[in-house]
Amino acid sequence: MPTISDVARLAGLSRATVSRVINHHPYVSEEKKESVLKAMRDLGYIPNSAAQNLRKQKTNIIAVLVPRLTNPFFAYLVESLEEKAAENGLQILICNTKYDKQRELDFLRYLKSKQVDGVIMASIENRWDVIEGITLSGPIVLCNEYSPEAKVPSVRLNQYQGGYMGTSYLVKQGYTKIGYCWGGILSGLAHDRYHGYEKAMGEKGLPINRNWLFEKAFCIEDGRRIMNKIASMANKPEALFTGSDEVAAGVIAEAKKLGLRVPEDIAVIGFDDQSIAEVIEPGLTTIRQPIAEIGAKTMEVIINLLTDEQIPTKKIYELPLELIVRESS
Amino acid sequence: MPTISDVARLAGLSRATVSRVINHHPYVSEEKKESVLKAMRDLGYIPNSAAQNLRKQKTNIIAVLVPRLTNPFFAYLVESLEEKAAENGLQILICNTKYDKQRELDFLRYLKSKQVDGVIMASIENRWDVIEGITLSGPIVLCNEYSPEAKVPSVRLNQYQGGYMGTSYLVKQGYTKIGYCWGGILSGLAHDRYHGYEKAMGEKGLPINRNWLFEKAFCIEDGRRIMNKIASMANKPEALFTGSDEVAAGVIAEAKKLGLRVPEDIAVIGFDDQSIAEVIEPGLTTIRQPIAEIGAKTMEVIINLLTDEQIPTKKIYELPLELIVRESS
DNA sequence: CTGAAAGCGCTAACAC
DNA sequence: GTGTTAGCGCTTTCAG
Repeated sequence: MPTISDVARLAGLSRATVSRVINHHPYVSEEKKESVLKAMRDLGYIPNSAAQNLRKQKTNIIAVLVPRLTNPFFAYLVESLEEKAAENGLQILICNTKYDKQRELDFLRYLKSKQVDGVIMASIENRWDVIEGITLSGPIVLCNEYSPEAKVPSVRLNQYQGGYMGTSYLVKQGYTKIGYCWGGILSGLAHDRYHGYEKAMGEKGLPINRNWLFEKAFCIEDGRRIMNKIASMANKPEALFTGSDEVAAGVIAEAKKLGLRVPEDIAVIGFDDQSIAEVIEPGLTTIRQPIAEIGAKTMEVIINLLTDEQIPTKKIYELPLELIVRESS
Repeated sequence: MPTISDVARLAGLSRATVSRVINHHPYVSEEKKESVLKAMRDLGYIPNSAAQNLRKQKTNIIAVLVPRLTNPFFAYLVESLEEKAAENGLQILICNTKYDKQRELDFLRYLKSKQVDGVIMASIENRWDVIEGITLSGPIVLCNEYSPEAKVPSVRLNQYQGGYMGTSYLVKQGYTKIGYCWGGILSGLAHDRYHGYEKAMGEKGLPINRNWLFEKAFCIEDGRRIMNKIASMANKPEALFTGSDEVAAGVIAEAKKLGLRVPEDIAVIGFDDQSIAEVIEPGLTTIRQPIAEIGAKTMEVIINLLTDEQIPTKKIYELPLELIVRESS
């Protein structure tokens, strides 16, 4: 593996000049530039990035923390972040936290060990006070996440609006007995969304039945479980705000298995507008999240932080959600 | 940000000793080890990984090339690779090629620039001769991919068996007019699978109708397109080997929209056994790929290559597929 | 415009 | 057991 010295020797120039060519510096004569380029080509030289990183004290890599890559929402988010990053000469390092506090902390250490220049947290498991110290090592931006105490920028969706919009729609369709599913994590997101649900219910004087609040609702299997629970109830909800297309899909699949009709026996509304939503029968009414937009905005924010080297402050960028009406409610 | 020298100074010892503690070397007295550990804690010291990488000439990072992260197959594959990697103190760097030759080449350069120690290719876009030269910079292992000329290990599924098994099942169910969908890439995978289909058809003397061979079948939308094409044919296939659960889901969704019954009017068999397969109505008969197993095996192979520093040679590890029968055929 | 030289932070011989 | 020293490969002053 050739080094910069090999190139310099072959080109009959100093390492400094070669370095200038590599880094597209001005003030290198066209002629010498050519001979450096030729030497590089002849040797098949590629700069050693560890050496560059060490010297420049930066890596041009941004860590992206996600809870699960197999969740399509995050897969699409990552793709959009990656695209924006590439446009700006940055690379992303995907970190799958698996909803694990310790793993999250381990990944955040990448910032301290200078393995990455910044971190985008699309998932937040630890309390902010334990994360806070790491802020000193580089910019952190929250993406689609929320922590009331966090002192960093956060790009997010208006979950309150989402909860409100979805629930209002169910109310408008004439449903009054409306259940609600959520993940059961301490995230601020879930909170906001729930408040939206509460607001929409309260506005019409509809009661919230504690038995119709289902937690730990993440995946298809959870949806099935919830549907079975509902089927066994004497007093059943007529409609369900599931908070996730996958949960909704599970509810619908299980309802059909039980011989129930959707939306006649149980109306369902999802969240995300994943591809599953339009394939399932009946089509899933859901709330679309503008994934590409949130990714682009997040990357823009962190890049500004990186280039201006300003200290990140709390600042919230909020994007709107959109209701997609299909047949499930 | 404190450096190893700061730690050494605070502990009243040399940098070498601190380094020994960091790297868990033997021959450090318990007492000094303690004081180093204390100094590290007090300073909040974390070793700079660029410096470590440069010095050790390795990064403990493996690049994983996938064509699309939003394809659940690859999302799950990545998770299983990551898990195995973590168990062995390695990290993975996910590289989303988007089926793009140039991007693939760019990522392969990470090996030459020493940004990664090895590469797992779960996607291969370029011809082998253009990739070959990179082999010299570190181990490359193919995962679920295939290139006849490749001179490196490859862990894959028996696609021939998959094509054969799926088609035979359709034949056994009494279908004789069986169509076939594929992605249309030059990959050896697709070839093998097609040969399995051919074999199963040929065995029973069933003809292959060229009009029933559909290419560019990747996603739900493609499935819808194909179903519409079929609907417009005078001589229609009765069953379809789709090569992908997503394509199958699109076919089924569109068939229902057209008022057709599955499997009575058109039987469908998928590939992957993704979660969509059990949620869709009717349940999708499909071929399960042992994703966790293929990931684990691949990681094992590359780790061996990394530790033994042997020159990688062509060697094929083949894992079996499994037929999952549901209602769509 | 170009080169000499210092040093980023760390590890590994080698001495003691 | 521990310290001294010489780089890993690169960029960036500073001179000229």
